[in-house]
Amino acid sequence: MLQAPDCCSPMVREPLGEADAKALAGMFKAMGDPVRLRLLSLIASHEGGEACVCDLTGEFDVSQPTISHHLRVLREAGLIDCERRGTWVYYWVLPAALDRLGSLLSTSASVATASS
Amino acid sequence: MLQAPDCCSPMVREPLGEADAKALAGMFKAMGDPVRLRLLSLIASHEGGEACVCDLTGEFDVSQPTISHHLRVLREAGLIDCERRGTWVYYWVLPAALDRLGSLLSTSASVATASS
DNA sequence: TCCTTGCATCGACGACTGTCAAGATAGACA
DNA sequence: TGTCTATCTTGACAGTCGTCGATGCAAGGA
Repeated sequence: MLQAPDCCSPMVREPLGEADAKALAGMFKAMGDPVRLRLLSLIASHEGGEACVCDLTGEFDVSQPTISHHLRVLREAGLIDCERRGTWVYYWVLPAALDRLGSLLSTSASVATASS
Repeated sequence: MLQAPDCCSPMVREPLGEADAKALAGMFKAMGDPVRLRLLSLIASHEGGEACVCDLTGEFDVSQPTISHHLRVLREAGLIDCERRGTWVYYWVLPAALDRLGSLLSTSASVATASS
C-alpha cells in the first residue's frame, strides 16, 4: 500500500460520494481542455520535472494571456504548483494529484493491491 | 474512438501530441462534472458491472432528462455503452477507456510496464 | 533613473454547458 | 387496438468557458 487514499479507491469498486465527486470532478475538468492537457504533459515530461512559462508558450497557437489563464486553472485545481525565480516563473506537476486520479481509474487488472 | 493502448504512455514520460490531447481531453471533460463522475462510478461499481437508468435516477437531485443527457455525454465520450433489454436500458463502463486514461496518469512508480 | 523582458490580470466577447418542462418514442401487456 | 411505464429528445434559459487585446507589475540591465 503506497498510499491510503480512503477517498479514492477505484470507482469500479465503490461509488463516489457527493463531496469526493465534486472535488475529483474539478481536477478532471481542469484536464478536460486540449491546451491544458498538453500543458500538463509538457510540464510533467520536461527536463527536471519543471518548466518555465517561456518553455511552454511557443508550443501553442494561443496567446500568452491564454496560456497564463490555463496555468492558473491547473494550479487552482491542485494539479500543478509554481514559483518565481528571478525573471522566470517555473511550474511543476504535483504527483500526488495524478496518483489520486489514477487510483480512481484503475480497473480490475490492478485492483489486487487494494484488497484491504 | 478506436482504442490504441500504446498511444498513451504516461504523460510524465513524453508530451502529448495535439490529436491525442484533443481525444483524451474529451474523455476527461466528460468526467469533469460531479453528476457524471458519480454516474460513472455508480455504473462501474454496480452489481454485475452494469446498471439500468432506473437504478441511477434515484441517487441524484436532478431530473431524469438531465440524467439521460449526462449518460449520453459519457457514451459519446466513449466511456460507457448501453443496450436496451425490453423496457429497460442498461449501461456499462468500457474498461479500456479507463485503462487508457489511467496509464496516461501513472507516475514513475508504475512506468515500468509501459514498454512503448 | 528609465527601458526591456517575462508573466499575470482585466474586461469583453461569442460559444458552449447544465438544467428543466414538455413532448416523443419504444416496449410490455390487456 | 389502446394504455401504461421507462427512457430519450427537444427547446429554451441562465450561467460558465476559452480566447483575445490592453494593461499592470516585478525583476534585471544600462
